[in-house]
Amino acid sequence: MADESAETRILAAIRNVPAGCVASYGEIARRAGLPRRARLVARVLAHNQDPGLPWHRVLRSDGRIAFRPGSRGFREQGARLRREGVAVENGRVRLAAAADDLDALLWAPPAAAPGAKRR
DNA sequence: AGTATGACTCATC
DNA sequence: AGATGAGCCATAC
Repeated sequence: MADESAETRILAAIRNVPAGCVASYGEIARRAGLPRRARLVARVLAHNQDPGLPWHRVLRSDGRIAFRPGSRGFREQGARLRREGVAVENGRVRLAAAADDLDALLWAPPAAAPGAKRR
């Protein structure tokens, strides 16, 4: 089972995201050592059912929720994020607010943190 | 084996 | 900020 490690690494990367922080699918994939596997991350999340997995901290690269607006997962994720102190507005996550609250953010947009820009 | 689909990303308009 | 098109990876049919 060689591909088990891939899924395991992805899950580990997701669990590695601190509460109140967010990360994009691509970032998770990259962190898991699987560049360009953002879609794989999405598929893993969709397929995996772990109550302890902070799947709600995974967003699109735009900082927006990946689910279709109005869908169950959409509302669920928004509610969970808000519960962790992340500012969510109309399916959009304000990473600037999160960064302001938790100076040690895992990922932030260039507009909010020009110095933290990478890639 | 080729096509369609998806919790994606990027460049461009 | 929002919409479009193209690229990319894995799965399902």
